[in-house]
Amino acid sequence: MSEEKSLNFIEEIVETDLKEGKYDQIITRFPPEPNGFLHIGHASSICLNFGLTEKFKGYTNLRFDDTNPVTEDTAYVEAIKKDIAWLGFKWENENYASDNFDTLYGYAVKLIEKGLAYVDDLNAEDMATLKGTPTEPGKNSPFRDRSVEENLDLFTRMKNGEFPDGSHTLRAKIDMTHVNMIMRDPIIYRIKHAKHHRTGDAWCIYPMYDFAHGQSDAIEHITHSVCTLEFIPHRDLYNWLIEKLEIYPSKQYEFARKNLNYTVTSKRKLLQLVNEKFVAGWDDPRMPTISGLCRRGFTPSSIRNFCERTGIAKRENLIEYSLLEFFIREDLNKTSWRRMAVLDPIKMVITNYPEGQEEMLTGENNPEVEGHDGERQIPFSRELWIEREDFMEEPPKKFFRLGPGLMSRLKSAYIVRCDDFVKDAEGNVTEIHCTYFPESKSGEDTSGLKVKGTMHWVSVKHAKTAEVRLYERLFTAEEPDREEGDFKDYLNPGSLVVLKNAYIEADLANAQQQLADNPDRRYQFIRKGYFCLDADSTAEHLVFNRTVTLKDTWAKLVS
RNA sequence: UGCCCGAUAGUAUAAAGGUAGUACAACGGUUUUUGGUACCGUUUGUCUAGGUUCGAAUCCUGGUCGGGCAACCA
Repeated sequence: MSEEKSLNFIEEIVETDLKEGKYDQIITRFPPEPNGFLHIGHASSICLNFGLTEKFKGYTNLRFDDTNPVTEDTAYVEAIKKDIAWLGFKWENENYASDNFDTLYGYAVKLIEKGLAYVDDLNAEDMATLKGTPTEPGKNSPFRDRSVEENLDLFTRMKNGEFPDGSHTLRAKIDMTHVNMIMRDPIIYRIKHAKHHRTGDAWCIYPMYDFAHGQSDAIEHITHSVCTLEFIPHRDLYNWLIEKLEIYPSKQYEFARKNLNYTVTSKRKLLQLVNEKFVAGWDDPRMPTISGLCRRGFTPSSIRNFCERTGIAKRENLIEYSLLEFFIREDLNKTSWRRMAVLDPIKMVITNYPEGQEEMLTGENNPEVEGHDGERQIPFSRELWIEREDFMEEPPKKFFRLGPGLMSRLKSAYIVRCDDFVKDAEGNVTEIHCTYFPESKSGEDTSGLKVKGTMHWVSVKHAKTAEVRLYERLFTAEEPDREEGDFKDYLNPGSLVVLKNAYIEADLANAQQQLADNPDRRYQFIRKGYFCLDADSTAEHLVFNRTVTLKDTWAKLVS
């Protein structure tokens, strides 16, 4: 089992570092800000960071980058922890940037004492003006050359709450003409009279990302600090601060975030969809969030496989949703129980099957595995529900289902021939009449009949009603946030279709118990797709979510 | 008109100067009591122009295209 798998560029760096003896073990971290739910893009980062320390020697910390109290919340902390655990990863330590506020404050004082930071009284607008542009150098602030004593005094008073929000900032004293705008005296502390989700009212000044992230990395002795491409310009500052503060030299590496087509992965935009009620919540099954994918019926391994397969690189990308679908189908094909459900019903009457007669038929749970994962009993009778699309009044040549004179097999039951059909006043077909062949019973077929089609069905008398929710892509554009106008203009109005009266086979009435017995229980509604029981279900009212359809070459053929 | 990052089939990702490969998608076929699955096969690619070299996707130079950089966000 020694399959030679090529390493991605970050794994190569780690392998080289280890080989050269730079570290005894590596330490990575996953650093979410608790201001939203994790999405599929984060899954990639999680798999990378935890995967690195699984593959090589070391461990991974979970660290919440909670330096902006106005957007952060403990509820997000809990959701994030749940999602990472669900994906199957274990963090070594649960840390918070806010745990380091005292240390960080000390670092700031140290910088001031070295003459490398100053308190600025400029407002945001004036500061932006003096900052220059990517092509023009900036100009020094008139407050840039205050004495160490004055800076220390002012910074202390900032901390003590003597000033209102926005009146003062602490800036690193670097170079206002630097080509990298991040290095033009970046703000490292700002005043925010806001309650923090962990430190409460203890502070009214908070460090900026650049003065918290790298420092927290250093405190935790992170060896490889992996982030996304947009932080490349920040690396200069990251390294400058390590040097001036004389702290542990963590190294930052950047990779390209993963983008999925027909969706958005920006916490800001996802929050908008939630707040403005375009979706039912962060865990709406249409959301690309981990919790949304979970509720939709995706498995942790399908997501991990997806992340593994799409890899890590530095180029911009837009991954096709069909790849995610492939991995969930691959997984569920091997594990899901086969059941029958009729989503858009029409009645079939088997005219030569005695009225009042019933029989129990046997169906395997999963033909893909040895022993078929057991079996269940399926009641059969004279009247059945079948899928409306499985009957055509004037079928084309290659139609293998039912139409006048056509024969088809009812899955796990008998072969039937369509003899007649009934129409209502408007010309809609309301009932299909068939005859069945008693000697064609599944498993003991002696009829000698050969049919190309097999259909699913549910006995009218024994059918249970359920709600079935069908999901399609959330957006109609491949990259909604790059289109003209607002990304919400491209929401797919058909992303959720609710079928209130689908008919499910009798055994599915036990779905709640089956889920309690096995939290991974999923179903394949034969010929219709993979489904899972939704949390909205009650004993009287079952709700199923469609995770993904089956591949359908017939549908492709007719379209 | 600055600096930084990038460019390999439709998509994503390998090939560390030596046969351009893998997966998905697409297409065709075999099997099938799911028009599913499985299996077999086919199509499609190194942005461009030079240079170095016996040999370049890979190294060098110029260009083109795409992305990023001026939040008291992370």
